[in-house]
Amino acid sequence: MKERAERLKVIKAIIKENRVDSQEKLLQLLEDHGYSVTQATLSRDLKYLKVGKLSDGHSGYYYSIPSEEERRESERHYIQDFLRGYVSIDWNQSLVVVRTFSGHSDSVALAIDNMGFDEVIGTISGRDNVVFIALKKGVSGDDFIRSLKARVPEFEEE
Amino acid sequence: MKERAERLKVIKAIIKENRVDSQEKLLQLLEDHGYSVTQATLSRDLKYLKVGKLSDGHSGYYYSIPSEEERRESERHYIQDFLRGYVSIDWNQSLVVVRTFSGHSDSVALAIDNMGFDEVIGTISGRDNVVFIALKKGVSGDDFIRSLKARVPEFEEE
DNA sequence: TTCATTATTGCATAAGTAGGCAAAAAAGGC
DNA sequence: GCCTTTTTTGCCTACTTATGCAATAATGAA
Repeated sequence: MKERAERLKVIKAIIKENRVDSQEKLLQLLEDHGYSVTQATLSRDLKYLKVGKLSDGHSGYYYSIPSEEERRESERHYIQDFLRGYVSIDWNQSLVVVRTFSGHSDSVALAIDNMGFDEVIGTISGRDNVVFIALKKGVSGDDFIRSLKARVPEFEEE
Repeated sequence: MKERAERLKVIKAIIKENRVDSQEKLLQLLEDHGYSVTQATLSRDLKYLKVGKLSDGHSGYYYSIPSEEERRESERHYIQDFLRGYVSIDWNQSLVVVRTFSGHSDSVALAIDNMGFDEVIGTISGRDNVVFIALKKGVSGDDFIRSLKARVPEFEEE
């Protein structure tokens, strides 16, 4: 079914051209274009499209499609923070330990947080240039490393 | 009480430095900084700060302070759309009528919508290069024009 | 100071959004 | 085609955010 792909395009267009400030309103506009779905589906569509909700500067918010650059930007930013501080990495079944250059543990931990890995429960940065990354139950260190590599192409263990 | 002003600064800082993805979480971080308020207050603070909620590109959203430029940007954009199409303006007690250059009525109406004037209930763009702007009860055409001038410095009647 | 006006906040609740789960639809494999 | 696997969706509900209203605090005028 290519319905979804089509709908996503239409949603993009609608959001660019109209001031849409709720999924309810989007729902209506979509109806006008011949698409009939529920709010739950829209919620998923918007997430998929990475649509944000921004202030119009005057007591209101509206949905907004992020530009390609914006997306790369924020991702690159985190990746740089990570790479800038990274020294080595090791892990066991439930925990990943990253060693960093002196003074970089906070920024590395923050970068990991910001990258929003599904596999991660939380991070803490120690006093001694070490970051602990706690993994979600059922996720192994290997899983995380794999995911990290996917997101940070220039990353090499050790 | 300057508590609010202070708090707003702290909120800005927190949002810049942490991945905050809910007001609940912000509430906690604020407590750590010694501020104790309710979620309702945060909702208002965020609106006041024009904080947006953006996709991190990976199944998540986080709050984000808009840069000065971003705010100007979007505002300038609307203003340009308006000025580009604007020819003349007239009004009575409850309605403002804008004449536009040929083919610009849609974009002018949209610009007015996007600028989110509190005074406006709604707009419609006619076939013949005219935009009607319906005003909220209790708001006069004069009020609106005043507000418009405040927002669009280069705007001159007629 | 005292009173009136405006700004802030909490409370309660409405409005809006997201996610689990199961069903239905689509896509592949043979 | 037929069966298995993966996607997509709706329904229902939980979670998150916004707002009307009334109370309280701050500000300012006289």
